[in-house]
Amino acid sequence: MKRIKIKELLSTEDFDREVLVKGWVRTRRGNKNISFIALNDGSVIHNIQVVVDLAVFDESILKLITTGSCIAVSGTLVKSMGQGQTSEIQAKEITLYGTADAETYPLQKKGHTLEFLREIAHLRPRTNTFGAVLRIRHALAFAIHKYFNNKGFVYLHTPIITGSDCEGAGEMFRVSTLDPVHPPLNEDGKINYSEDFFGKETNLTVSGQLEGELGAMALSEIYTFGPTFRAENSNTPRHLAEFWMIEPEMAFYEIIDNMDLAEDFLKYLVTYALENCKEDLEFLNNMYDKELLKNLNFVVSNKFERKTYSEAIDILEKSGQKFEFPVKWGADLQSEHERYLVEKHFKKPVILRDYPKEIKAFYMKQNPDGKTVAAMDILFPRIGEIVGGSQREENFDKLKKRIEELNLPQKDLWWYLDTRRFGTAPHSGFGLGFERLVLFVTGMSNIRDVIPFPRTPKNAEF
RNA sequence: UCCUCAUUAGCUCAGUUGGUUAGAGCAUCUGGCUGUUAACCAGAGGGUCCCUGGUUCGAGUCCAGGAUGAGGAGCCA
Repeated sequence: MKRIKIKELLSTEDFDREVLVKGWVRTRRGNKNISFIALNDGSVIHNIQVVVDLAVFDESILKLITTGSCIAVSGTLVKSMGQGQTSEIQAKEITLYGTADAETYPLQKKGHTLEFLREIAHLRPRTNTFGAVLRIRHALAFAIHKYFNNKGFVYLHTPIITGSDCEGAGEMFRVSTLDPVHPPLNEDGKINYSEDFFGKETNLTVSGQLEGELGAMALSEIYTFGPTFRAENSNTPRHLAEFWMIEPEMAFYEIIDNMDLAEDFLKYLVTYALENCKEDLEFLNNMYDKELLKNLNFVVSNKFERKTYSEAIDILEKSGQKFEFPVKWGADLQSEHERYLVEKHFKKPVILRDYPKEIKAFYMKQNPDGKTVAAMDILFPRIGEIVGGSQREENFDKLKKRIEELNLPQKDLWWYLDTRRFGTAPHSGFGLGFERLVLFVTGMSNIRDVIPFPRTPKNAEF
């Protein structure tokens, strides 16, 4: 007999037939005549109830069917005789694949704190919460590919090991095969990277954008979706040392096209989750954030507010709010400023653009005013900055001048500058932090709970 | 990295002004119960009070240092 997933069994009314299910036991209860097993196989948040008649089964095997054990059950799918579920399986045969010692198995029937579950990240996918989060995470990843594929974007695999340290997005993790105790040294006592594996200093990528631009200047529209690494000592519920990022890059898109795409993209993804992860979202709504579904529906049905950085500064200055950090044109917006704009003033997602060039990256398109660049950030309630992007500077001379002003290592960027030298074009792109999206959609409050195995400072377990 | 808070049974927590043998709920184990719904009822076992040092007749409790975790800030996605 072929195994049927619990998701399929729970959605059928084709009763009184023989079925085979396999999964992990959530709880078992009953008396000496009858026993009820709640079985889950991860295909859906709900369990199927297996009914065991103790006149047919030996008590010794039943004793081994404890919370966490893995079994296969064949029996008859019937309309449930009890309240609380519509169908159940009358067991005829049970195979015990793996026991789980009740004394030492860490997961109980009762609720655990998220902090405790982080310590047992190898087992937490077996909980309702992480089952729901991981299914939603999968659905969003799938929807990202679907969205871009529908629009004719090409999925470009940018390198994970990078030789340029000018991506400008924070501290990097070094990649090296040199002897860490006695590395080869130059005459000046510094490490001689010419003897390293790649013959130069290399790191894990902090962004695929620069390579993404190379793809866009040939394929028109590309996107990347891969792991990203930041060696920042960030200890917050919104930061990971290893996270996944989506970076579309589009030739012939100007800043407003870029904003339109990002807004449409985010709404598509949230809509996809609402339509395809209904039961998981309902569970999270009930258990963690009673406003979750309301907030998700609000985001997809309202236009994002669009303002320039200067207008935002004006609003903040006139707000009469007391801020810990002063509001000043030219300074980057602080968390408290962003939160005020999104949560108090506009009460909806906000797209800000045209930031002072001093606080943004070298590659952003310089505006005619000489003071700002065509950058855009999307700010979400609770999450803060979920998207950061810009139109790129396509003018060779302006870009070169900016690189010189900022003292960036021009010789490492020769290939990047070549795109402006040969057949340059206006183009734009943005980056979306995948875990921040999952955080928003699931209503979870710590980013370590929306990735299976989080990497944070001092933690690379599992 | 900075600020704040926390760390007591497998889990979640209580523990009075420093005072005898450190408690509860759940989990586990044993027994009971004719269809249960985080089943229920009864009983039992279970402790390096995070670590190191100090103050004191006496420290889970006070002090110092450290570790780990959480929240806020910075950095950023």
